[in-house]
Amino acid sequence: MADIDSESGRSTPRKRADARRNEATLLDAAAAAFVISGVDAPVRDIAARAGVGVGTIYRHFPTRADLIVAVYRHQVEACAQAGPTLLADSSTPHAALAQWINLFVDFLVTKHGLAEALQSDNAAFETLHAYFLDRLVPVCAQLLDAAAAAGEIRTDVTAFELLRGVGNLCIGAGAPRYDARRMVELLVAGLRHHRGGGPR
Amino acid sequence: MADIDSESGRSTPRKRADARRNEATLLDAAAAAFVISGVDAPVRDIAARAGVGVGTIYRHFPTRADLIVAVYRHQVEACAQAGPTLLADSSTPHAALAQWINLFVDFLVTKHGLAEALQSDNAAFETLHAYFLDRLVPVCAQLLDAAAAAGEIRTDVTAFELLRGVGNLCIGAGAPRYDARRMVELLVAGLRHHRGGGPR
DNA sequence: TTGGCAAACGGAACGCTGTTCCGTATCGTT
DNA sequence: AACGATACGGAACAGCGTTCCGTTTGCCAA
Repeated sequence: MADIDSESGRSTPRKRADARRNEATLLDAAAAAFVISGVDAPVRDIAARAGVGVGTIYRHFPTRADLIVAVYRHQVEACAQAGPTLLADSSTPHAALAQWINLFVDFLVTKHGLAEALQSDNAAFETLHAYFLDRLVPVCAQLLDAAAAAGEIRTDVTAFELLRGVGNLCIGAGAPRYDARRMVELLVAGLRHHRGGGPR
Repeated sequence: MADIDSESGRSTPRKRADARRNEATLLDAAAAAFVISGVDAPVRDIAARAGVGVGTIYRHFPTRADLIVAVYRHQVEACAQAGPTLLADSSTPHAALAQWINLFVDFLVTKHGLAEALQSDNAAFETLHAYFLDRLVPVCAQLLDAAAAAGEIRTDVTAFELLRGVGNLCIGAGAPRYDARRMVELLVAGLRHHRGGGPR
């Protein structure tokens, strides 16, 4: 068996044991707090839940975005990796795109406040923005290009724009009479070419 | 010449002169502050701009929603009243719907932070929610029904849902690479029946 | 014109946020 | 065991919305 240490790179000289323990505890506490109060859960709540001081949070996660990214990184990775798989397994690129967007929507609507945070222009969420975009835009672009190459959709919509639109539609999901999934379905439908076009 | 007093109803015994003056001043100040800082402009900023104390704001507008509604009431009314007009003047109900939604979008994207506030689940915005819904949902429903009766669109989308979706898409309008109008156009396009259905 | 009272005002004060900072405690090594 | 570096805790600060009450101001009646 190789090194126990998960940080096998040599650049960082390995953190103290209590630091690593606290980081893990904080991730759990934050995940729990996010479920209850959304991703805007007060810093003090998270700290109390983890049994640490607020300073410890800021030491490990300088901005709220860092904490959010750390909590959801695994799920975002899974979503990103599902893209190529879907493209290979689906009957048409457009079907793959629709399925992949469904995955993304399922992820978003179950994270209270995340969609809101994603569109926030608050500087504290810049990292969050960047991470989601870096990770998901290329995947979406690949699906979009494939569908465009197959002539299934219009070509004047960018992956960035589509993801942002989908993210926006997920804001407030869970409200009584609003079904974010249905609206996203409409948006994706609008992406298709209209057979026969509009009024002549 | 009739009564100078704009409040000709007898139910309210007519406010003091300074109170009416301050209310008008506050509306101007709030409108100006909203342009600069969005509808979340700090209460103290608005108060300072109007040259009054913060207490005066809360006396006239108990919640932020009351202030926002007061500032934008005229424009919302205009939008609501444009609905029937468009329906009468347009070639098809769907065209009228599209034009009306464009009006709504134009209004939203020029009010920094308003779309965000509209979807906020914060209790302070309940009145805002209620006002927009009361005023615009019936108008949208009329256009939607007309388009549905003409067989132009699918019938499983409610006016409430559509307005909410459009409002959501307007969040973050003004961001560099995101065109809210285009996304709304996509959504409205998705509303139409697909000629010929899916891939053969 | 003036007296008085209800209406309205101003801003200090409170509570809740995020964020910073430094004295103290702990870990790992020598 | 001792020491230095690392990490911790939480008090303290700043910015926000909101409340509250002593003071001022407008209005009307005498």
